[in-house]
Amino acid sequence: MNNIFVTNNIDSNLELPKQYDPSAAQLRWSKYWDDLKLFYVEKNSRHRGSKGAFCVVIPPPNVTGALHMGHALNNTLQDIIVRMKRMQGYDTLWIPGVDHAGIATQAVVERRLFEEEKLTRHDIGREALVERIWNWKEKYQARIIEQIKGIGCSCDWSRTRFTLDTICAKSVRYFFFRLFEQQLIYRGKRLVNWDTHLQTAVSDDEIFHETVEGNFWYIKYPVAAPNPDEPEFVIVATTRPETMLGDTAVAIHPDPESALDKVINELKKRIESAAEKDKSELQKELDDIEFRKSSGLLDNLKKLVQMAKNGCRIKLPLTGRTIPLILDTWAKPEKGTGCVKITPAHDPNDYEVGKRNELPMINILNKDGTLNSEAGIYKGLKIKVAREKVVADLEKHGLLHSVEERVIELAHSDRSKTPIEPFLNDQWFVKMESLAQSAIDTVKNGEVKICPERYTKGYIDWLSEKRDWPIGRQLWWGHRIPIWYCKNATKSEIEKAFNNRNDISWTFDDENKTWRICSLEEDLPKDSVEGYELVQEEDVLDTWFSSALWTHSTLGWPDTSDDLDYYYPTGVLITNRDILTLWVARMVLAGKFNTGKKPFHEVYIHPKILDKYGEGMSKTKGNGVDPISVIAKYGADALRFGLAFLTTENQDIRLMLDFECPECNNVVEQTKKNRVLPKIQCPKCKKYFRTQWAENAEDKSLPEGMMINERFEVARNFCNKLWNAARFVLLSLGDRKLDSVTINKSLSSQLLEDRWILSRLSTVTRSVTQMIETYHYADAVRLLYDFAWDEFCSFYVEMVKTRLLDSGRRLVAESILVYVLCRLTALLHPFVPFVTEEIWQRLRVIDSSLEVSVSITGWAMSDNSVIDLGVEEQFKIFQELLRAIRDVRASRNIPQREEISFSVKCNNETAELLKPMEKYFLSMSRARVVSWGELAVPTEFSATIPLTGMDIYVDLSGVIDAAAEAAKLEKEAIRLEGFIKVKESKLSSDFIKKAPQQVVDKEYQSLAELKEQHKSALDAIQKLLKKT
RNA sequence: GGGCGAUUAGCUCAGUUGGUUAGAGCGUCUGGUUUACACCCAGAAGGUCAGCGGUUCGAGCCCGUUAUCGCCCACCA
Repeated sequence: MNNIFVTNNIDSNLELPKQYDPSAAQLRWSKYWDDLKLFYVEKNSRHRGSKGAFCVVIPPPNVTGALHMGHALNNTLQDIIVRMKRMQGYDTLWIPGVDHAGIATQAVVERRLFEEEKLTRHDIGREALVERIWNWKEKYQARIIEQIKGIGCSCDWSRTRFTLDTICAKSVRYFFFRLFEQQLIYRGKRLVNWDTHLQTAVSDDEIFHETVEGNFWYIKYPVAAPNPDEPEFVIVATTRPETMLGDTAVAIHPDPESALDKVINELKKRIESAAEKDKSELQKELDDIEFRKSSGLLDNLKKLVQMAKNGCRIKLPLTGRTIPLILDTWAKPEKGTGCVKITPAHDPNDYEVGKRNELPMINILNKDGTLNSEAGIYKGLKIKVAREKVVADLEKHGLLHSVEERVIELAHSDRSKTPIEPFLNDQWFVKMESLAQSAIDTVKNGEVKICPERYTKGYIDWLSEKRDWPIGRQLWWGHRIPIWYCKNATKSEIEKAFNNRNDISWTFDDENKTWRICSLEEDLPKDSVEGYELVQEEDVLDTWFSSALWTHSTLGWPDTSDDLDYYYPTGVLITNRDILTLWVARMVLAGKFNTGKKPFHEVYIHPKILDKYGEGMSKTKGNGVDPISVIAKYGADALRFGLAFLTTENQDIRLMLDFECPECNNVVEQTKKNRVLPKIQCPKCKKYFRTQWAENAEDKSLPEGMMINERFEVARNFCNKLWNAARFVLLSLGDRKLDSVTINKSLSSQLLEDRWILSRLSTVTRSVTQMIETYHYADAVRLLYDFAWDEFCSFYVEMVKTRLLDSGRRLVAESILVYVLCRLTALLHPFVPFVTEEIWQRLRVIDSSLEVSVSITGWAMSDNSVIDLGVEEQFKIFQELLRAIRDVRASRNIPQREEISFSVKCNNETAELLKPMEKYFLSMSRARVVSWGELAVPTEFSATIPLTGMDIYVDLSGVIDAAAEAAKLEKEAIRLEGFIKVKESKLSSDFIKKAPQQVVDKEYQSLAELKEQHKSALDAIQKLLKKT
């Protein structure tokens, strides 16, 4: 790249604006990077860097909609690592892409279809719906990529993948096939969470619970043939009375008395150890249960146990069916009536009971949420209607014992927001036993490291449950399950068709009397088995099934290639904590299973972006903020810098974003109400502005209200500061050029400020590198912020100003300025790529040996020989002194223009150190030194500042107010006395015996210094008082 | 019910293996157009580190406990 002549379009005569213009820089340098293909990695390139490979795969955003600030954070953090690694000399590849997000995307498109055309998916059919979703995907993929590019991410765009594209599809089929061959895939009847609105099963992870007002109905089930001394009814309680139509038993505990005793004992134990405030509640619970024991309830249950043993049957109301009374420990005598109705086809726990007791499973629901013929006269009714009717009918027959009002936690589908109905359905599963174990081991043995470490527990706990993975979805948008059914064929006929093929695998399904044929090919011809027709499975695969392969499918697995060899396993996966299990864990097990290798070395879990109310951002809440709107206001660099600034180890990021009225710049607070509106009226100027939700043409024509936030403002100001530091250097140099020889020679300058800034640069470089490598983003940013602003700008630049005016001395100063600015720019580049490139390109005009882009320049490695902690310490004293003098000037209202003079009483050693700094007091605070050292004395009218190891006397002839000075010192003396007291008592305690000698010595020294300062203050007061 | 995290200046947050007088930005106050920057410069004020108890010579940091908030998981006839 070095040898290619590249023009950066920087005209050296161009005027340098006082303010950095982010949008111009973003446009210019995005294009420049793209034109030079700086972030592209040639396919299967044989020319690899000496440092090796570093690859990152993007957590593919869902194509459901546009990205919000959470994605901005995620991508910023990845880009920081990626850019640093690239600069460090690794072959760095960042693979971008998007996820098809099966349920979510289909739901969005279906909803729109209905809203706009009043059509359902069944109206238009599978092919047409899928086509519409593809159109949606194209639109949002483009938008998402545009957003990621806008943030400045350095991805290899030529490798953009989509989880449903042909490359990923091939990986999916191979993964499925391998699992199938190893008999890790099975199909079974299974209770699923049925979304009656979307008519699909959703996983446990895709449901949420919401409290709703409900009822608790007590229903009387008549005993079929009661003996005279036996109860006539069994009473059961339920929140879903309509499910009684599918009941196949009533259960009671086989030994209710001991079960109650056990609960009582446990409760008693808990009361003993419980907190005071919880005790009364627990006691109430205990009383209630003990009452059950003493009341007739227990006796009744005991009778029922006996009846169950005698094979008693119960008449199911409204249907006339009889069902058994069974014994099962699932029934809890401490709860409800102690009897529980069993509906195996519609309740997870009842399902288990049903399996244990070999009960029939009666499904009463259709897929659309209406009742089926099993429900008898209730057939065709919606659940809600059926419930009302069942209750009314029970009441009519006198079988409704009582009704209680009650709030219940009802499961809802995350996607459709409608209630979930547990539903028995055919489903495909992956056996997790061995797969989960491999993923557990990979983390336990340290092969994959999760940072911060505390997330490891959640990962392992989740996998340890080893619950089989339901992988089928009753959807149209997704990878079609590569299974074909063939009924009635004989074994030999199947063998005849496929025996020679290793891309086909099959098993026989006894229950449905059909062959299941799994193929590696995308399509298996219908007539593959002579004389029979093959039918492909309708269902598609869970989205996570394809995203689990993301680290290797993006590199072309199962096809082998140099790229797969070289870039896999990837370096780090940077993601959100909510998908640590759903995605990360499955990537580990799939990676291991498919390639034998872990998918990545490290996982970094970053904080969550919250809004001002502490809530996570989501589309439904409408509190998601488009990063592009922040970029429009502050620039991409400010967005990135601001986000990185807030990325600390264990705190989520709260972003207080408000609107700014485009008409009058008034700040309009963002509230829960207005954040979802397409337009907002400014309360001050009464004019409307649009928000990101503007849809119709009228709203869209309004001016946009920008999102404003203090953190991004700080970040923008920093970028501007950096820009101006560069501007200063560039203006100082004018048309003059510097060559690398001159610059390198200057680095051995012995001037204190030069040694200091170079030493600090090295120290900072070392720390920043280490911080980024361990994902301590905020620490790195803060350090760079302070170094750039306080040390480079406020001190170094200010100090060299006088040298720059001296043509004899300016060359070294300029060289070091340019050098430090280059290195600083490089260090900041991963955080703020655009402004640093803007500066870099202008520096290239001065020093033509610089790389064509800062993004591929060498990472500034810390040179230990330059680090001089002695010099850094010396400089600290200088800074402390300068601050004290400036304080005197400010607090005594001495105008900046007026020169003051001062003396410093200190030991000769300190005086020697400070001597070379004399001129800087003059240039930086218009303060002239009269004398240094042990003999220094205050003038007749002096302010005295006692510091550690030195007293400063600032001559204030003419301005001094002796009484006021004395009062100031009095205050100081009291403050010092306080510290002295504390120290003295500390040094007369066990401290001196038990603390390490080093610490004790330090305390003694500190006490001595304080006493000296105190004495200085008292002396000065004496002198001042004489004058009044 | 189980787990994780938090509580530090008016606000938003840092605070390393326990060790001098707990830091920053914003806001507030004072003073400044000094040959990069008012998106700036110089300075100041402002804190019983949520409460209680413990360990220690010494606690913002370690342990226990209480309170409040957030997140995740599980369960509820």
